[in-house]
Formats: sequence, structure tokens, C-alpha cells
Amino acid sequence: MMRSVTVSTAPEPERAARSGPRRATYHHGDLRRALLDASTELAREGGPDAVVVREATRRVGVSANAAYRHFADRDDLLEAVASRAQGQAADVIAESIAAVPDDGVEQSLARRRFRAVGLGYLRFALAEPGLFRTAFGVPVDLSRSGSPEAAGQCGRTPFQLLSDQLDAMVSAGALPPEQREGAELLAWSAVHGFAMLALEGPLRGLPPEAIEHIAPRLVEMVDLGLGLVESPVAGG
Amino acid sequence: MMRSVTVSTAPEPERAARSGPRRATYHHGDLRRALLDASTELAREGGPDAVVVREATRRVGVSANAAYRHFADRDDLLEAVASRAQGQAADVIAESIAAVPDDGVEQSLARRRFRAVGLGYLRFALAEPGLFRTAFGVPVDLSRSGSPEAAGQCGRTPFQLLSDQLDAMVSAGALPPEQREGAELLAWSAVHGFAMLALEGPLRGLPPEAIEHIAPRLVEMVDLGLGLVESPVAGG
DNA sequence: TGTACATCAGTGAACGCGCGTTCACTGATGTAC
DNA sequence: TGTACATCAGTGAACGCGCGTTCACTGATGTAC
Repeated sequence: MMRSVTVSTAPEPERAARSGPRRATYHHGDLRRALLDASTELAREGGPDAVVVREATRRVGVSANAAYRHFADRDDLLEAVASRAQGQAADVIAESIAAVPDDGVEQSLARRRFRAVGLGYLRFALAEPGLFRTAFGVPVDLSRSGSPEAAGQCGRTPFQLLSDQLDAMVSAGALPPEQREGAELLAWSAVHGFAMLALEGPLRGLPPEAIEHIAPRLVEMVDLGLGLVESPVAGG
Repeated sequence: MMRSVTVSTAPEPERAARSGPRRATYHHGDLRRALLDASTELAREGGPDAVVVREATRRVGVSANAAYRHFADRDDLLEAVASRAQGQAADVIAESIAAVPDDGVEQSLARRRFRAVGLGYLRFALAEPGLFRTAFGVPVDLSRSGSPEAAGQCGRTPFQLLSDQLDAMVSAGALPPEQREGAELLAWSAVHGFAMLALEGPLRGLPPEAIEHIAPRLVEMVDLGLGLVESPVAGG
């Protein structure tokens, strides 16, 4: 249930311009987009470290310095790729939410949709490890987690989708309002940590079955634990 | 409560040999250890990527290739540093567990000790971000999470400490035995994810107060959620 | 205790790599008149 | 519709950097006799 996810790297009809290493015309036409496409593919293949100006320009068939007409520096390019990757994650999550069948019970529906956010997040992480690490591993602060650049075709960012479902949980009475604040971070931490441990951490060698077995337990733990959290405990 | 942690980088009395950039004698005496010390310091300052053979040898005052008498290659060195860093994490966690006061109620004690594992993990992560990322970000499989090299002075690895406390929870009746299997991964994921989001992910900008506020809620969520997890839900 | 010699643990120089970025440049485009 | 010219979007070459790693070497050490 967590394998066959297709994430289109370049949904735009711009591929023609990238087909050959040599362009017909001196001017490229849409170099910014082409570089972004190529860089996204690099991220997909090898994560954030694989986003390399020279390689991206090489793939597009353009001189290395041409990139600097469109991006201030490598970091600028990388951030653009990260935003895009977040958008793709958002679409997988949105799809996961939309796939939840409506059983007519509001509270149950809210719960299952909430869990679908986590499962979608993990599905994306495991299907596109490189993009995932680029989307959520590159240090970009929370403020950008709500910016339009990081939104998918669904119009929302992953963080927003999570917030939406938490709000819905409260509305449906599945989560006490006093537990709502900061709940994003608690939920996000759990799935993010699992993804990181499984992708580049000590769990890297874990067989896919084990991962698929754990994922639903993890989101269940969050779902159930979230509503029970009391006032912060002093000391530790 | 989560700030003043002192982690000694080189607990051994070998510092004398490293004092000057030039040794008195041609032979170093304990170059392997010295390189490990220097590399650990590099990791402490800049994470795994900062572990660089040339810089380590430079700091020790030895030619770059001398390192290859003691480590097969850079990766070999990095793995040794990662194991050491895991050991240091283990000691912080062990300390955190030991600091839990005994109130005479077995179940409560087990719970608070279990939470102390998570809080200790986060304390280490925030106090020593570079070492943390080296310890748990470098892809080393789970098998090594139980190896002696990754143990601290307390004799246990972080993973083992976590397992120990989960076992104690079951013994104390704080965790149903049928939920015990795989519980390490659920708990670990939550704190690991929070640490990663806060250290190099989108939460990087989060103020320390926010982090200290969330940490106890997070481990509480895990503690409470863990015991409630039912049989895996199909579909999603 | 003295010495020959194998072995160990360093050195210095170099290789090849790929990177980000800057420089002065030129070909293509589009707009004003 | 034709043309002059500013602007835009590329090029080619180069700089400087730091890295991991290998080579042939030599100084220091310790052991057998």
C-alpha cells in the first residue's frame, strides 16, 4: 500500500526544450524552468547535496555560468527546488486524504483523514527519498512552510494540510481544543523522525515490510496520544 | 532545564600529545586516538560533513596521509566518530534516567524513566547538534546500534537504554506486553523527528523556549499513545 | 650489553577531481521612431 | 515597413579552492642473537 506512487518531476510541457544537449537557438527560451527541472531531478536522484549548479547546466546543455542569470547562487537554486519538492509532497498527502472513504461518522472520518496526512507523508518519503530529504531536510524556516511556492497543485503546503486536518479533528470532537496548539509539531515529529531513520539513519536497512507494518502503528500512536497529553510536566 | 549539558569530547588524558602543531618526536605515539579526538571535534562543530581527513590531520599536526595508517578511508574514520558520538549520547541519556527520583510507585517510576530516555535524547541533540547529527544521521544499520563501540561509559548504547526502559515498562505493568514489539521504533521516531526538524529542518528558527515547551509534551504523547495502539489498521 | 635488521609509523610531493563563481565578451531580441 | 540601438541572455576561459588518495621515501622502534 505504500509503494506505487508516481510523482511527476516535471508536470509542465517543457520537456521538448531539454531533449538534446545542444539547443537550436542561442537563446534558450525558458532556462529558469529548465534548470529547475534538471535540479529537481538531481535532488530526486541524490538528495540536496546532489543539487549542483554545474551538473544542472550540463544537463540542460548550457554553460555553467548561465545559471547565474536566473539564480543568485547555488543556495537560491536549492531553495527553489526544496519548495517545489514540498509542493509535490503536498500533492501526495492531499491524494492520501482524498482517498479516505466517508463512512458518515464525522469523528471517525476526521481521525482517518488525519492519519492519512501522516501516511501520505511517509508514502512520499519512501517513494521519493531524494526529494523528501530536499523538501524537509534543507534548513528553511517555518515561515516558508506556509508560502505559496511550497504549495502543490492542490494549493496547500504539507504543513497547511496537516493544520487543516487538526482543525477538522477539533471541529469533529476528536481532539480537545486545549490540545490543539502546537499539535502540528508533535504529529510532524513522529512521522518525520520515522522517515529520517528509515531513509538515512540507522533504520536504513529495514525491510519494506517492516516499514509498512510500522507506519500505521505510528500514526495511530500519534492520533491516540495527542488527545491525552496533559499540561506540561515540570522537571525531567 | 535542557541547556547546561557538558559533553566531554576527549575524556582520556591524551591531550598533552596534541598541544602543539609540531610533535617533539617523529612518532606520534597515539595517532589513532588523536585523529579520533580531532575528528570528533570537527563533527561537534559542523556535523558529519565537517569530518574531513585533511583537516583532522592538520589539527593533530601530522601529514594528511598519515591518517591512512589508522583508518582505511574517510568513511572508516567517520564511522568511528559516529560510534563515539552515540556513546556520548548514551551517557547523557543514562544520566537523565538516573536523575529520575524514585517515588516508590513502580509504574510511575517506569513511566518517568521511559520519558527520561526521550528527554535525554533531545537534550543531547540540542546541546550537541553536530555530534547528534553525526551519531544518528550517518547511515549505519541497526545491527551496529547494539555494538560495544557505540556504547557509552555506562556500557550501553542509546538504543539499548531505550529497550531497557521499555522492558521495565512492561514489567511494571505500564505497557501491555502485546504492544512491546517494535515500540523502540515508534518512540525513537518521535524524538528523532523533533530533533531533526529543530536542528536542520524547517523548525530551525524555533526559539529555545518553544522547544523546551514541546519536548515534555512529545514524550508524554508517546508514553500515552504507545499503550493504546491496537492491531494495525488495514488500508489508509 | 651490543648490534643487525625487519618492521612500523611517519613524511613530502603530487595527481586528478569537481566545485562555485567571476570576468569580459557576443549573439539575439524587441522597441522607438 | 525599415532601421538604430539598448537590453537581455547567453558563451568561453579562467581562478582559486579543498578534497581524498597514492607514491616512493625515511626516521624510529623493538627484537633476535
